Amino acid sequence: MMVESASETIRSAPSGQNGVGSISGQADGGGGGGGAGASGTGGGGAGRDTAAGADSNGEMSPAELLHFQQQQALQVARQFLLQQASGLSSPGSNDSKQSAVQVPVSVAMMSPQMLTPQQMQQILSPPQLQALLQQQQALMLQQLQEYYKKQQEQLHLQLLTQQQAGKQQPKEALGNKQLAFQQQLLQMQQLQQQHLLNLQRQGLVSLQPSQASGPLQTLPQAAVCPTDLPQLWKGEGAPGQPAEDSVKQEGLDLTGSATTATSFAAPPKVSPPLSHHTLPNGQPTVLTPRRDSSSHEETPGSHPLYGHGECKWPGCETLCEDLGQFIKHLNTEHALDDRSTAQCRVQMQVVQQLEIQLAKESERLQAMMAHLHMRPSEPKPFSQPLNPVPGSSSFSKVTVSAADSFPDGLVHPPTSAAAPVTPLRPPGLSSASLHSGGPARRRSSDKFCSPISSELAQNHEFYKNADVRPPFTYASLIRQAILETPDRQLTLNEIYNWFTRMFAYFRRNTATWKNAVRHNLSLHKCFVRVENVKGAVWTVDEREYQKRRPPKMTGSPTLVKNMISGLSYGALNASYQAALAESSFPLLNSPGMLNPGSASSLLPLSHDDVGASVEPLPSNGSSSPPRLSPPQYSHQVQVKEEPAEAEEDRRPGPALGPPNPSTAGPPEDRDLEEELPGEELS
DNA sequence: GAGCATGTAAACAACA
DNA sequence: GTGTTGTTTACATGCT
Repeated sequence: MMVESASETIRSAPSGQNGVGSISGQADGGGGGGGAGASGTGGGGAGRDTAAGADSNGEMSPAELLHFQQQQALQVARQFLLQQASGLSSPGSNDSKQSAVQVPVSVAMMSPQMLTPQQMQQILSPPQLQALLQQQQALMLQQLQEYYKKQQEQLHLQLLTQQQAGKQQPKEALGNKQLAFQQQLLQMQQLQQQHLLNLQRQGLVSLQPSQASGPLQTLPQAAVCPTDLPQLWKGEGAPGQPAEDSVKQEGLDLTGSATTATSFAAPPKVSPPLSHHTLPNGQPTVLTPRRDSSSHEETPGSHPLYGHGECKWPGCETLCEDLGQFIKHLNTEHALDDRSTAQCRVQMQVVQQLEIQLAKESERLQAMMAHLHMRPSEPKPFSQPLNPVPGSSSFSKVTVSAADSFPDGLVHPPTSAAAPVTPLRPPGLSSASLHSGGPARRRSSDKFCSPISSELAQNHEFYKNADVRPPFTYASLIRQAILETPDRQLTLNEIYNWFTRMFAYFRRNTATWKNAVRHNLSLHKCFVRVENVKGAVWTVDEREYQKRRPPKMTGSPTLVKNMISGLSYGALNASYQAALAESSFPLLNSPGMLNPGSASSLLPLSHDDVGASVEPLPSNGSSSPPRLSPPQYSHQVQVKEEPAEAEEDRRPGPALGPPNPSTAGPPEDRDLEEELPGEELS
């Protein structure tokens, strides 16, 4: 009795609080990505605006402005040509060259939803991260394609307007300009081809043969050899001449090809695209690409450079009431001249930078995936098929039921073929946790609404094979081990086995962690030792366990806020919702969950999500939280305790107090009462 | 900086 | 005597 009371005194001391927000303490690395992206956004935007929008500041005289623009155009063109000469044929070489220009789109792609990578890692499961990355890739691809289309259309439009205006201009100058445009078209096509090929190589784009060949090969490279271009353009002033036809056809084919496979590529010569451009100012109905495969918002009455009542020409933003006015504006303000040429080149650079950025990011993604899939300590952890541990019936049940219980449609861990998608890095797994060496003081699971069961279900393969310390506390792990069993009780040795079975990390350093397990079992009041006929078994007193948890998600309010706000971001919406639904939605949805303290007292049946997260209960379904309520646990403890009570006399020990469900446990009631006032959402 | 939770290590006792 | 189990203490670390 002396021992028991002393133990109780010691135990009751730390039961009040629990540090929350271990999630916030994670990590390192990757944090700079967002910052870099943010700064890049400004830089990219500023750069482009400087070049394209110099005419709008009004501080320069027209002559100066023109000179400035010409200089810029020359500079850009020079740089561009250098890039083309040295980089187009070797995508990899581009990567290291031009990273100064940051592209807003790419930045926006790479730094979505205002969440830090750490938070994303904590919130999203590896498959979700994978899906997110793929979504970002897809978004980047889409943006790039739209950029391509835009540029093609702009150039196309310039060509047309130039054709109209060119009659009044000297043929020589006109030829030069058109040559420049033609070169741009060529370069753009090359860029697009290269880009698509890169994507195709990376498996991000699965081009159908027709798609791949349609848009990309419509323009034979030999036919537009730069040396031929002057000649091709020589007959510019005389419409209908063969040279012009050829140029137009090629050029427009190029445009069409760059737009989509379904636009101009199909009838390049049978119905010359120029026939669509008979209108003096490039009627948009004609110019508007007929996209059926693109998500572009254009309608037959719209113009790619016209949207929301304003001109979308880079740096222009002139308000135009309607399309006709815009067309006038386009023909007057953005006719083929040096300025427009320079702007086009700048835009070309933007596109190229996007392409480079995409290539770099894709390469980075590949490297990340390769790295995370081939852990040094576990060369082939995920290549092996799912191999349920023999004899671990409870484990299997967990896996299956958990997987079945995912209603979110997320990419879930791959218990089968999707090995590459397998855990990149388990959520909540801090970098410290990844370093198997050294103490990792922060474990997140039991603090962050304890999605331990779902997390384990999703990543059990990862933990089982990778020598990575699980980001859970010993207490939560022990509890999980116990709750996974049908009768919710385990001997110490069985707990050991569960640890070693579930986590490769615990297959070594046995003395350390086993000592820790024993220490935790003894230390925490929530673990109840019950004498059984077979010996001593350990059970979980859920109420005590819940009392260890914070009364609300105050531990990381910012995280909660971020999670909630993150839901507004489209791509992540499903992931976050799923994550919330999987882990903490009960806490967010139920007022009682927001106050587990009161919930534990007033509504013990719906205590929290932890019980609900323990899917593998055979007697219950999958989604009725009350079924796993603490009283049931207590009841089971009681059942097991009945033989133990007969043996209590024989084995005195600390097992007497806590698990006394028949009387609801005086110390528990005392604790509950103590928690009642204090945890009212203070 | 205090208090707390957690992890680690160790000592000790009881028991098989 | 040895190993296992269980308890307790001490200390370090990280977080609130």
